Amino acid sequence: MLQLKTIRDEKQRILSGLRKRNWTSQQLKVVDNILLLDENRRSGQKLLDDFLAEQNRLSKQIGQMMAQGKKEEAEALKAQVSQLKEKSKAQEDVQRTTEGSLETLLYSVPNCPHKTVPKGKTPEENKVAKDWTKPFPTLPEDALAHWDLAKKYNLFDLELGVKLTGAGFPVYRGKGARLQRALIQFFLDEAVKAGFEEIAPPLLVNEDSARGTGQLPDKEGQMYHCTVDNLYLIPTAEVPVTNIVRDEILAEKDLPMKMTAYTPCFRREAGAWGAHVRGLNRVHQFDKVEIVVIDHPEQSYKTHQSMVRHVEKLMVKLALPYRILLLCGGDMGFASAKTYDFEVWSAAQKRWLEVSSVSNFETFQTNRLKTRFRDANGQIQMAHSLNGSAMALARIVAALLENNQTAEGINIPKALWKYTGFKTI
RNA sequence: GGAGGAAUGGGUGAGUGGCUGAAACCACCGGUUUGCUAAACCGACGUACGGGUAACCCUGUACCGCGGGUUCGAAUCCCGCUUCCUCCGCCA
Repeated sequence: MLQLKTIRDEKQRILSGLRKRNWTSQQLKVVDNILLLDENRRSGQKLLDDFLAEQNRLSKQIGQMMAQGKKEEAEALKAQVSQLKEKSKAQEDVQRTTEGSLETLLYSVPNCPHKTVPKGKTPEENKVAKDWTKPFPTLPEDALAHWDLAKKYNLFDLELGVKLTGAGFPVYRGKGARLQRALIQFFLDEAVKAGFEEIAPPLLVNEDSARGTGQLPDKEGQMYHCTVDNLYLIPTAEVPVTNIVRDEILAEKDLPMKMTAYTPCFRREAGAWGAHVRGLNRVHQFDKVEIVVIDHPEQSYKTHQSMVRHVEKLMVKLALPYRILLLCGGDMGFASAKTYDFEVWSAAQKRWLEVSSVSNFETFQTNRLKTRFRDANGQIQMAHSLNGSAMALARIVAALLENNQTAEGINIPKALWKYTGFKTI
């Protein structure tokens, strides 16, 4: 959620940012509506506060009169207060309505893209920030896609997952299961080495947390919901980890707060099925190591770059062909101000697979979360939040298997040997 | 799951209807003193949304787990919920 104050003070910047997201002039009117409602809210607040102030004043007087035994005068005042009370109750309702509509409108506005975000409407217009210049791995004629490799080497079983749960819940077996565990361990170790605190969060969150990071109310259908207890299965570790700082005022010296967490992620992906979703490309449950940073506004873009470099290092260590995209305004997530996507070349499928997304949300999340910090002058400011996958397992596994297949078996990248305990599959 | 108790500011904890946004102590911050540290003393010390102003500052309102209610007036009384603690039961 954008800060009201930002919309008030920097209307033009917000408008041009929204245009970058291809908002029509019709859509842009919402900004003026917000400002108008804000005016109403403020004047209504004043009105209400004045009523209440008068009530408080009179009530105190009544107390004094009672103490002095002036009972009749007190009774007269009581009647006056009762009248005021009706007025303030009515005004309270008006105010509640205004604030409600204002909030609804605010929720509907996406984050304002950073000035370095390119214009564009479709994924084709994303800017390649770093391309893969070396040749792609050349595979044998009879190269298999990862779902066929999985069968050949007994690495994971999707049909078995259907029996146990349903489509999109793979059962990893043998070396496939071990490879999963190795990757998790590897990613976590790398993150900890890079200074991230390891967090093992709950996998179910309450409504407040889901609201805090914006899964609610917008993406309700994306999450698995345990209605009996009103808890949600996390779609990403971002949700519990970022909510650690919900309603907190941090000290400036606590920033940056760098956290990492491995969790399974659960996504209903309702309606997202179609082509390109075979094998591990899209599943309901997958493993991911996430990195989250809460940072000083002046530092967050530097941090953003360093997170990108961190993910890049993982790619290099895993010897995977990758490219980095700077997403254009039209392809960026709702909450993000700037996003880099990492894609890995899947040699057998001959296509790029998205494996990581590193975003700076600026104050969009923290505004809703109420995550602030006290700066050097003792002023309270909104902190910035950032996160990225480092990384999402299922698709990395797909690429690893496909790219490293040989007639003799599948080669495991050297960086993983100490975790897998084997060098080939 | 059953029975009882509790929830107050960063922490401990007082407060059972008006003078309480909230004592006291601790922590934190600023200052005095000091060779340095420590101690002692003095002072400041919540958040949000408004108004006077653009800022310092002044001021209004709301907030004592959450939501309702009683009352002219609620941290204080009543109802519901949540969480925590103790005991019992169950259990990885």
